[in-house]
Amino acid sequence: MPKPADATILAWARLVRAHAAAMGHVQAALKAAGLPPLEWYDVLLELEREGPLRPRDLQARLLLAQYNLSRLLDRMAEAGLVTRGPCEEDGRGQVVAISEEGRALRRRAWPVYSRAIQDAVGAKLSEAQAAHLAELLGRLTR
Amino acid sequence: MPKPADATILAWARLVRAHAAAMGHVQAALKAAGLPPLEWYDVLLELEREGPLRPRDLQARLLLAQYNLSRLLDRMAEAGLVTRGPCEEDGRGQVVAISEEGRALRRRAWPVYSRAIQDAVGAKLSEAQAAHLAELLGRLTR
DNA sequence: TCATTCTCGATGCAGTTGCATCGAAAAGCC
DNA sequence: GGCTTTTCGATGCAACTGCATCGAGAATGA
Repeated sequence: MPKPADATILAWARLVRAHAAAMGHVQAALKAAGLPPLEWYDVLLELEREGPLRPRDLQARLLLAQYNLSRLLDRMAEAGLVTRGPCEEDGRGQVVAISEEGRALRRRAWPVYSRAIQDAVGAKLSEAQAAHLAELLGRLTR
Repeated sequence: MPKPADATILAWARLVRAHAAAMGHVQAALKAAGLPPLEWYDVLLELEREGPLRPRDLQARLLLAQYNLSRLLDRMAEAGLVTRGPCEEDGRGQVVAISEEGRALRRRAWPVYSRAIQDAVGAKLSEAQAAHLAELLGRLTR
């Protein structure tokens, strides 16, 4: 069935638009607070939750391109937010861990970030609507 | 109310993820067909629907940054897809119009694009769900 | 074991984006 | 009218991304 229904096309268009609007708001809020971009936060959160990880695992979890992540980790390591160590069971690989500064930055960023999410999403929907939206969006990655 | 509800945060996270997945699929499909990226299509469609427009109107409609659009139009003009003309009622401005090649490219791109939308969105949802999703997403930009 | 193939992460290079700012024209104000 | 402020679109420069490819190590398989 190659022809998408009108509702499908509308959903796509609004997905793009809603994402652009919400993401723009969030990134602007982070920048206004002197914080690094969202992907830095994502990396820090993932490392904090899951413990030290190898780049390829981060890559898979965060849907980042390999070369992109490689250089992102360069910048974050240079900023002292993560550390790279050798990988025991694979000589090619490495293990990336969050540093204490990394944890501190993530904690500092969360109020700004959560506030922006509230403005961009929470304020526009009832809680039930948000839950329903999450449910429908979840189907798109399954 | 600065604290977002859990449902809000989940909706945000899934919005980001669903967008990344769907957009990735669509852009990959366009590239695989030798077509230019999605924003080119958006510009062409907007110009086809609305007729010649000034850059700042395109900017507002497509949520593009000003400098970004300026250079995008450079590339598209160089590729012969749009033409820039002087603006009658504003000496600073210009009027951008789609060319015949531009129309042809848009027509050629649509089957690939719509197919990708169907794969990324339509195939994952019933029509009613798609309509509901569109409705909820629409609230985020209002 | 040794050769082939595959995976991991880095990197040179070209293209794109973001930021700040510019020049020109318009709009607002006295 | 003259002056200031605002808007429009372009652009220099630095940062980032995408692509192709590389080197090193691991896995496969005879």
